[in-house]
Amino acid sequence: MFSSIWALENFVARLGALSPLSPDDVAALMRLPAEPVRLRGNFDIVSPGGGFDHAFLVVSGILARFVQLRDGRRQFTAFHMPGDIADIHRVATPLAGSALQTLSTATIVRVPANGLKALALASPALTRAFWTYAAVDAAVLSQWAVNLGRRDARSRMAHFLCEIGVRSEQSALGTRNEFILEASQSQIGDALALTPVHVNRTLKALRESNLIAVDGRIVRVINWPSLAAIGDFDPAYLQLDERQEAA
Amino acid sequence: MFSSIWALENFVARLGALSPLSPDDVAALMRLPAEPVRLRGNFDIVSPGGGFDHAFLVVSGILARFVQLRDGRRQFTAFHMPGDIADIHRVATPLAGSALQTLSTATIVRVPANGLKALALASPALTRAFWTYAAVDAAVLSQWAVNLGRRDARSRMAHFLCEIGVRSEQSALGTRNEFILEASQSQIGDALALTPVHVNRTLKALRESNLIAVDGRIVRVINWPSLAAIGDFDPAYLQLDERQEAA
DNA sequence: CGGAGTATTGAGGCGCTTCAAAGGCGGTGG
DNA sequence: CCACCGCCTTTGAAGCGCCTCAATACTCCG
Repeated sequence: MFSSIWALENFVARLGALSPLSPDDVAALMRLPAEPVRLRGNFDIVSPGGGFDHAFLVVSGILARFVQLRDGRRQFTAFHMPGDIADIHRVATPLAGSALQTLSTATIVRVPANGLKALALASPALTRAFWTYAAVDAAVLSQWAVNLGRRDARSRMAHFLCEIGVRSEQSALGTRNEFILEASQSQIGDALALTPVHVNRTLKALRESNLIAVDGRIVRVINWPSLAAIGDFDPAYLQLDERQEAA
Repeated sequence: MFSSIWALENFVARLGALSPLSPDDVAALMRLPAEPVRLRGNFDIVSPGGGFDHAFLVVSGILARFVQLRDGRRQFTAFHMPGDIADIHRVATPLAGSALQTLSTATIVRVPANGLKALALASPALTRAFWTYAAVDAAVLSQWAVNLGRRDARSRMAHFLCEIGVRSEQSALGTRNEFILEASQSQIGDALALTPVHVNRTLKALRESNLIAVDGRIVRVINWPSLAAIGDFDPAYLQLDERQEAA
């Protein structure tokens, strides 16, 4: 786990689950460059406003997509976890991507947008798969917006933890009941639009309600049904493979 | 204006500005069905959770994409204005669209997803244009999330009004300094995650600061630079045609 | 052992919500 | 034609959730 080959295989598997791929498509994807790069935490891979003609395969750690306000505060708009490709939109529109930073130390593979575009042009099935992948990304973003707009801190945190849990499970990084969240409370605050102080209090409340247990970066969900109910969490938007959902 | 032909031409023009189209592509798009349907306000075109194999071209009025919570509250995640196509994601993933409602009375054209998909498969340029269109939609959603998460009511409202103004101008529905916003204060609240009461107070404050004037559904921006500054508004994310931006 | 980032906890303040009520406006039917 | 009804807008008052400011402790790492 956490090799660039694993990450690529994981990505391809998820792509295939979203939209059928031929063996040729899979083979073409596996020929993508796979030179891993290690980055320190809180590193801006793509600065706000900076164009960049690469997409990024996450091998380990978490990449956060963000928008920065003039006063320097950041709002994270997505978390990209191992096995995800960040900013696949750039295949269609190289200039208009979001800014991107690491949370903790991370390993990534830089994939030239041209390479992906060439693949997409060569295979309609791949085009469709990329597009669907981007559509799921947009669906996650919708939920993120709902979370920010309509839920209080407790519910917002619960929904967030449920999402990370299910996505970790989806990529075989853990289970929804026990997973690693490589983010500081301050970074969680940038995702949920809460101050670090209130993130701390909210987590404490969830712990004291016996819903979760936190041990360093390991999150254990003690009562999944309750947590999901509090977060009003319905995993449908993640477009899980039915086989996974049955389990 | 406000004929289905106008709406389709407007959509095609914007698509072409995002990504070059051949005359054949344009001709193919213009052959799409254009049977307009009139709908009353607050009508759910696509219910939450409901699949639907159509996209919707807006001819008049506004369509709001939304997510509904269990308790019935809604969060709007996008406004689709005349000349927009709502839910173009369905071309790639028919099952996973968002719910969609009208704000006030609206006229739309239902476009079968299959028809769009057939066009996309026949022309790589169109595929790319659709995808780019969807990417802009996602960029708008990012800003929406930032708005909900990081700005107070005054700033949030200012950003919202700036976005609607620029998009109205983009589709020749008005100018950024004077445009029609076909939404009640309650609906604006569902977009900004504010109560109707606070929407009212916030608008009042903007009026009393001599930033805007409201006359029925007509919004006049008296001091655009100040409003944009308060809303921290930078139109770059809307991917305007450079010619428009120069003006 | 020192230092920086992170976690934790307390106290006070503000922005938005909730609850409540009245007035305006357009549409419909007697 | 106008009276009525529903929806929207507007305003007031009180409460609460989250922020801000502040201080202390913890942990990792050089």
